[in-house]
Amino acid sequence: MTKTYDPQAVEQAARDYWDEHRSFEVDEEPGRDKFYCLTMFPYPSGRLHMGHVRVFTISDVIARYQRMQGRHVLQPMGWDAFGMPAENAAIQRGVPPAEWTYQNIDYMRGQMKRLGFGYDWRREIATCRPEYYRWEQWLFTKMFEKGLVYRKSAVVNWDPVDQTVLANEQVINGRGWRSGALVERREIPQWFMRITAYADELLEELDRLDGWPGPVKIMQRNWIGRSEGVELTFDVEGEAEPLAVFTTRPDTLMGVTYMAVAAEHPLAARAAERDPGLAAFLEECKRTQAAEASLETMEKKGRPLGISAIHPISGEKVPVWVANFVLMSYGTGAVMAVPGHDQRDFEFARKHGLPIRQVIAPADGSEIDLSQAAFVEHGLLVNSGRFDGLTFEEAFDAIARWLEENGRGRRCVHYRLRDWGVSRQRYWGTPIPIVYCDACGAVPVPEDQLPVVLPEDVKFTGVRSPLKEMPEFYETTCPKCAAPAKRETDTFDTFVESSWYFARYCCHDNHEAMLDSREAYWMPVDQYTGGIEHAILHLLYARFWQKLMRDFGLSSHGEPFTNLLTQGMVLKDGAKMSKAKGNTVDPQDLIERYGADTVRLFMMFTAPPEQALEWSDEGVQGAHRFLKRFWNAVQRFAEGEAPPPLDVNALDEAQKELRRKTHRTIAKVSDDVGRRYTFNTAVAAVMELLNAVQRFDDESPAGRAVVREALEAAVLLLSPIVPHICHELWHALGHAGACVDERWPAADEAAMAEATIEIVVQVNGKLRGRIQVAADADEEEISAKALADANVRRFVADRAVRKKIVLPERRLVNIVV
RNA sequence: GCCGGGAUGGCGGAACUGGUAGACGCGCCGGACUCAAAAUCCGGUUCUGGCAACAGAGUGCGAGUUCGAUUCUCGCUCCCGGCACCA
Repeated sequence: MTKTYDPQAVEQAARDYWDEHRSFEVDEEPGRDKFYCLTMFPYPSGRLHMGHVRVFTISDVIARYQRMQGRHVLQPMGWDAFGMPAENAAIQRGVPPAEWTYQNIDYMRGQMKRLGFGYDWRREIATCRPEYYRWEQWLFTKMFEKGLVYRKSAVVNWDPVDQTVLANEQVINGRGWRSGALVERREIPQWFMRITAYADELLEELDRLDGWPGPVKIMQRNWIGRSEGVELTFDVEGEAEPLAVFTTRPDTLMGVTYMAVAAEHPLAARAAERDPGLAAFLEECKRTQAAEASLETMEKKGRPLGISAIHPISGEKVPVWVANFVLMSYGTGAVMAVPGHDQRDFEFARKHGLPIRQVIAPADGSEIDLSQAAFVEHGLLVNSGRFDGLTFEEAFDAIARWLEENGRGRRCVHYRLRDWGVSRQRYWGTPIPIVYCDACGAVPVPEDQLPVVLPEDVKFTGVRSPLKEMPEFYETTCPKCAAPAKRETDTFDTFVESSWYFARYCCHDNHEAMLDSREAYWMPVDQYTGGIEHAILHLLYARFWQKLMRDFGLSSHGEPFTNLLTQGMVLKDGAKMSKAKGNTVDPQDLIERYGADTVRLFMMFTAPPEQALEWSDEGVQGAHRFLKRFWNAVQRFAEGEAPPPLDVNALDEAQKELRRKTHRTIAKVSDDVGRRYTFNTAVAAVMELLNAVQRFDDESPAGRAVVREALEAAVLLLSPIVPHICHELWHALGHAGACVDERWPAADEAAMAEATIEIVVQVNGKLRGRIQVAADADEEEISAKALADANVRRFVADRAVRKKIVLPERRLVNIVV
């Protein structure tokens, strides 16, 4: 009687073996080809969800495949442990954030172990531990000394009822999610990291990141948004300070018919002092969310300030307006408006009856109609006095030179990228290591007083951070003058922790330094896998911190991730599966019912990794059914007599055919797993091989030897995806060693060769017949045989053959009549 | 609004470099086994017509390039991700 497949027992045994043999614990072995395989670490939200299972499985498959290639593989795991959900749990249920987080970590770690991921658990990191975050506090103080961090005011969402700052996510239709109050934009002082100092390097190095997906690089490039232009000033009547603007289109300067400033611009504030209607408008502008998407999609509104600016070249007076779509945080907070050649300026001008002037004409001499839309392309200058007739480049140069010579402007480069605001007015995060002293100002906490430890035993009395009500935390003395002083009670953006954890895994137990020589061995990460939703922010901040660590002499690497795989979302009912949306499927039920291998196989088989995966409960059973068939096929074979060694020179046609299938499968799966990362087609190929084995009915010694080769290949090829069952089946096939320590099989070219090939014959591009020819047949022979096919003859009939396309390597003939 | 991605049978998907559309799996239909059911095994399954051979149509919509387009170009529609305080 064949042993039935019992996934719980099989998986327990495999796990016990790996634990006992410390199969995934690795130390540095200089000279060995290392492979650092990493997954974006999870937020400990409570339980694993399907998105986690998907990304961890993808990474584990790659790690196990690389191990079978003979590489020294490091795969660590940890916890992005700070964040808002822990505070929400504290507010709702009274459980302290630290306790909630540590409980979640314990539970999720157990789930991960149950799924059989090959992690070196000795290196586990939780970012909420002082021994982790002390080093980012330390680097922040070093950055302070170098002027790479600074404090300035910036806009936040303010809930006037709860008296607290809200995340964009917590603003629903312009109202606070708990209070329901209309949210206001408010400016508060915050700490910034000078990422713009690295803008050019972050941009240029994208070109050398060959292992990154093209779309991610394009998104980062657009996010950084380097643009060359001119910064120039317009004098303003009755104002001492001129109004500065930036433009990438100085060639359109003579077409300026008005100016627009942001609602927060000082010029607007001064004008509002004289104009109560305007003051009310500025108030109205404040009552919107700080998110850029909401600013960009809201109705474009504006009001005249009642003052004029003086055009620097023509001396003409142009009105100054305030407009809700001008961003104070981008550029100078003011723009020159050229409605003839900018679509947004055009629409604003039409709405408010402002003049539209053409100063650019198409280079091909065609007419344009400025009553319908702006003409935004480059062209030749018109109505621009001495600049008439110049091209874009000539005009850019001439006007920039005029402005520079007359002290009215200069050429410069602007970035869309803004410095990184890292202050959060929340409790559950890394304390920002700053002390405020009345005499000395903002003073960084000295190294010997680090870490600034976040108190973990706290009570939430409301939505505000408990730190703000804890004098025992914030009351301190100035590190410089010893006078009474106050600690910063804001914490870091949690993106700070995730910007360097990958380096810390290499040396997590070093309490004397942030990084050490082990970082040099393992970094950079060879394969980084994570959600596409991190394409910009996390991946850009991590690249920035790697460069910081390099410039502070902590690392010799400038880029953290050599190859990047961005896996698609796991969707349910068309929406991203997330705890926030409450549409998660708990993997735990499936693991308990079918085992980890079924869940892993299902995730890998259902969609290629980069595509979104729409969840469906169906199909899991299919994966389980396949594993049962796989198990039974190997067990039944193992019950029979052991075949003799394979003699490849003494096989009949059917045996050769199965061998051909075996080696073609090895070749395909090697390419799918090793190069293409299309695990779904790799699984399909092994399924085909097993279907061929089941159809193969040959109990002769040679037949059984060919079957053994096919089954051994199937076990090895599937072992990265379903490692537990393969661990057991490898033993069943008579091997004493463990499958995890085996090498990846090699395809035998000779076994793949075939004597005849099938060629499809088209007439006028439509398939009309199939012919069998010798593998080495020449074009003439193929062509003659194609024309001889009965159905092909029917379609060619008596019509003249105009062209014959014969492509033996593509196995195709096309006859054009 | 801006940036990036996607759309193929009843469903998930395959077709890698412009060359056989629908591999593999799910579901469904039929059969075997069974007193019966479940499980398992075998066969069929894009649509339309035809007993069949075969023919016609077909990859979100509309054009174009080509002997040949799911694949390339242009113009749309809808969906997904990101937009700097969700992680």
